Amino acid sequence: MTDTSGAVVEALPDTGSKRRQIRPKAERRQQLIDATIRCIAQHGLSAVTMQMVTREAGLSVGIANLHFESKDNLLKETLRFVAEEYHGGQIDIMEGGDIPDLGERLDALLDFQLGRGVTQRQKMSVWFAYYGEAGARPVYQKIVSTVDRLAAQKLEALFTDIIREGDYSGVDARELATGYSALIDGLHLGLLVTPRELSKRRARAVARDFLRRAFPQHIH
Amino acid sequence: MTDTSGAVVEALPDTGSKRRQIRPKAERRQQLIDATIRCIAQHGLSAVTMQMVTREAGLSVGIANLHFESKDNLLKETLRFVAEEYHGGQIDIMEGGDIPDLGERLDALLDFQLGRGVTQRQKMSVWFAYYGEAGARPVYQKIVSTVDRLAAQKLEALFTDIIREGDYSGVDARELATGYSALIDGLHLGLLVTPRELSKRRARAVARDFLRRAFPQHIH
DNA sequence: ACCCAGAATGAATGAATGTTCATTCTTCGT
DNA sequence: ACGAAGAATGAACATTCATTCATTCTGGGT
Repeated sequence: MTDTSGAVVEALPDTGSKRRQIRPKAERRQQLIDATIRCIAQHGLSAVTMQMVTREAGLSVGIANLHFESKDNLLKETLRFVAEEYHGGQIDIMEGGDIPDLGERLDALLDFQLGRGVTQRQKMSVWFAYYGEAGARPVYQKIVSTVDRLAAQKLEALFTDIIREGDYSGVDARELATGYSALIDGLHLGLLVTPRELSKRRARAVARDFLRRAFPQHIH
Repeated sequence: MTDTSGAVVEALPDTGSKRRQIRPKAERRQQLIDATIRCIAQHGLSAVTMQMVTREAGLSVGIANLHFESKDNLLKETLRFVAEEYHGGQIDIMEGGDIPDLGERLDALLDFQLGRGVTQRQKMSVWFAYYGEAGARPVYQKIVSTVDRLAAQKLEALFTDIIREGDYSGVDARELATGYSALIDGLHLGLLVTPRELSKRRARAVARDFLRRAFPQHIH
């Protein structure tokens, strides 16, 4: 970090630091995955090239094949990272020992799903870029399915608890969980494709409305 | 159609008819668009090539640039076709002078959105393939936004009528319409990416549940 | 029966991309 | 201070793809 090479005047801390640096494998992998995410968001999955990614990461082209075997693999690992980050975050909240009140836990979940971190255009773009290819690529389906199934189970469990606590009748936790997940996905899509028609604020209001109609005592 | 050239024994009606045929421009365009849809569904948008599309259409490579100027344009026109087909079908139903009962009209809409025609994997794949690129390609955003906005208005109008007829209180038509659209989009996504977890039957049940909770008198 | 406008073809072209690997450079243990 | 292990580089290569266009072919009009 302390670049005291003092040979040339280096005003820019990030760009053009020509000095070759050796870093551990894990760090380089993450660096490349992050660059891939930015590239997909900016140029679209089908336009991403290895040269583009490595340049974005400030590295040479050869390094991608050193740490990942191929472009295919880099893309696969990037999807895995995004999927685990998103679903992992959800699961942490839903298991949430740190938020005992169930209504508050629902709120926290909604905040996470439609809050700043997730609805950044970058992440959404990546998410749907892969969805778009999932129909033709079983590998992508598998990666998403795996993490998705676990999150769905946790959500169903949370809803079951809420239904029991609120003594709601005529409500099926599983069906409601499926609906809520689909709603959130659809809102993400709307935020990505038609941001003019759907603001983040309105998306949150819509999702909150769905929950309020199902669990009126828990969402005020 | 009546191929009485009788030179060779032509058992196959579709494949390998080597005889060059001249057809009007509009017909060739549609033929190419249909082939493009099949290719995107089977191989994914990023893997589609001109050779692939023209071979699927049973035509030569040069013809794509004769009727469309470029690959970009072919893809753009394909999206326009799919978007107009989907949203046009919806709008026809929602305007629906042929179905006077509002509850039945809702049912018809749901049938169309999650019925056989739309949820064919082919169409869904194409749909989301473009959504995936929309973040990076304003042209796609524009095409989808245009038809989407009109459909959203019609849906809001339908909901407004239903709210008035059923005298439902505390329900905002616009918010509900946004939610319903997002829910349908999300269910399509689920059907495409995790067909194992979400059957078509269950998707319909979930959507119907959403409507029933909002308009109990209209959906039984 | 003949002709020609223009529809259709597909080999050729040039640009772009993924992958390789011989070489250079950094770091760390001794 | 030194040397070796291996991280990093980027020019070179083979492949693939979109696009072009000279040529061939078709069908309707005369």
